[in-house]
Amino acid sequence: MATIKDVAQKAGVTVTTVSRVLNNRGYLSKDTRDKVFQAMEELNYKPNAIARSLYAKKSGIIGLILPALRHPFFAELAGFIEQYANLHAYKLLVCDSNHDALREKEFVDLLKSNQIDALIMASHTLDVREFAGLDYPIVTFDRIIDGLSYVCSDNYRGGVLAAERLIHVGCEHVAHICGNLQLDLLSNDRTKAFLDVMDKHGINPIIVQTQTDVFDYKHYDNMIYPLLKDHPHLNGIFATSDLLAAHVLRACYEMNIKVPGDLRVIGYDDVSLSELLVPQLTTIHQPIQEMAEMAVILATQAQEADRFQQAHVFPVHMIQRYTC
Amino acid sequence: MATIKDVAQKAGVTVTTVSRVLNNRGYLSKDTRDKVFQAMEELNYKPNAIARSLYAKKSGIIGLILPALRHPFFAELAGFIEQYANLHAYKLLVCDSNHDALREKEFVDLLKSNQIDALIMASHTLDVREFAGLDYPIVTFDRIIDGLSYVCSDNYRGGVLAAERLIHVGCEHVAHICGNLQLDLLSNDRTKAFLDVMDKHGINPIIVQTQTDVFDYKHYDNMIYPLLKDHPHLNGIFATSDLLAAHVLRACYEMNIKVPGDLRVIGYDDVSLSELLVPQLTTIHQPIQEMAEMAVILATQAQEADRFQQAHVFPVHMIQRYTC
DNA sequence: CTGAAAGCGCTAACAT
DNA sequence: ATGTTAGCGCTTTCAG
Repeated sequence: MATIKDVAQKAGVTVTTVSRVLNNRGYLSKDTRDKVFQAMEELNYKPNAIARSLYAKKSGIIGLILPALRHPFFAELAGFIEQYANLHAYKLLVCDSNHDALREKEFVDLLKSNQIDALIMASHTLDVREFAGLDYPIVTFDRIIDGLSYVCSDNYRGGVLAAERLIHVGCEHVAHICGNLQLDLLSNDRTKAFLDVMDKHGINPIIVQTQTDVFDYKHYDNMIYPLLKDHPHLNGIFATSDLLAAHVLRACYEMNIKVPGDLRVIGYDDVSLSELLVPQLTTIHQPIQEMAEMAVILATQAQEADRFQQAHVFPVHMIQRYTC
Repeated sequence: MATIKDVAQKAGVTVTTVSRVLNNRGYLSKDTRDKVFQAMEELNYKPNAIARSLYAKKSGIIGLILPALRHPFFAELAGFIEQYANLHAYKLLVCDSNHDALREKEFVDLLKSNQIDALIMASHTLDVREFAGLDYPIVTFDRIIDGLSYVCSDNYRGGVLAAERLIHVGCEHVAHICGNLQLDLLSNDRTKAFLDVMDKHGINPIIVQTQTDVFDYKHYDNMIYPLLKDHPHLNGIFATSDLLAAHVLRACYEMNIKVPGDLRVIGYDDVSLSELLVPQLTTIHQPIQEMAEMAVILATQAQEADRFQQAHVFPVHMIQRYTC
């Protein structure tokens, strides 16, 4: 691997000069500049970003910790984050915690060790205290942590929209499927809102939560099939992710429950999967792309302390397709 | 950010000693060791991986370039690769080329600059020559490049299985939907095999290819709807990815074509999406997890040059669900 | 058992 | 317009 020294030697100058043409700083005669470029070319020289980082105390890397890359929401999110990170000349180090608090903690340490310039945190099994003493900007998805900016969709509004829609179309026997509510997540507001509205209408939904410690989507089925079986009169379901809703639709098909005829289903996220389902899923759209962009901007551009804005809440709206 | 110097100072020793306890090398008195640990604790010291990399000339980072994180196959692949990389104490730098040759090239340079220890290449719009002069191990997904190991599924066998199945169930009006065949990919063997078998049975499938320069999955629909509309007698389709097949199923539903009654559909990949579809997709299973593991092993463990093995082909089999 | 010093590849004062 | 030199944080000979 050619270093700056090799280039300098080959071009008959010192490393300073090479560094200068590399960074286009100071005065250079066209002649030396050309010589240096040619030497670089011949040696297929690429500056060592590690050495540069060491000096600059900036690695140009954003860390992203998420609970599961194979979850369509996080896959899309990661894709957009990568894209915007790149646009801002940052690289993305992706860590998949698999919902495991220990791995999450290890990743936080790992990323600190690796001198990342910012962390985007979308996995939240970890206790808040673990974030103390980290000296890079942290942006959080769907969770509030003191002193850190967060990005989320208007979860409460989303829950309201879903509830009102189900009520509007006359659902009375309603179930709600959500992630585990033990986790201190803003997405729990979807549930809260949903129950608030339902309560106002005298409806008391059945609530089913996923487990925190099961990493296999088969366990979705293990909760959904019994739910549908034990409650044949159910006529409305709000699931807090499109992936959950997809499992519901598939179960309905297999149990010969007609959607939306017998049962209305509403999801949340509006990932591209939702358009692929049969029937296409009615869902609450959250602007994943814009949220990803905001996360990168927050991570990337140091905010002046005096006008630090913690909350970055994005509007949601309902996408009415064919399941409700 | 505390450095090794700060720790040394606080513990009343030199940096050498701190380095020793850090790496657990040489003789240390229990006393100094304790003092050093305590100082580290108090300063919340984490060694600077950048500085270590600079010295060691190893970054501990594997680069992964893929065409689209939002494609379920690549999302799953990336998830598994991340997992195995982590198991081998490597970090993963993910680059999403979005099928763009220029970005791909930039990523190769970027990763070289960043001193990655190995590259896993799953995006292939790039010319082979661009890989010359890269001084880290490269392993390739689904493409053969001279001198580099590659990992793939037994694409030809997969195509045969799909064709035989369609023929077995009596399909005679057959279409084939695949990625763009201009790209020099091993997955083209799926097509080749499929056509070989069909030809043997005197069947001449309609072939539809995706475009290389369109990054939006809506364009899948733009090819699928016309196909189904213009060929109402079609009774069998082999799509070279589950995602493509999912689009077919959705289109069928909307055009009131019964699957598998009117039309049989077979996909390829066996991503978790395929189990979510309605009806659940019959598909060719490729062992994504094992392939990811192999890629990481190849990337990670330098092979002795004398018994370098280029091809790592994984067996496929058909998963018979409800679409064929 | 511990310290001094050199060096990994690069950048930036500070000369000249 | 170019060179000399110190230093980023860490590891490792080599001394003691």
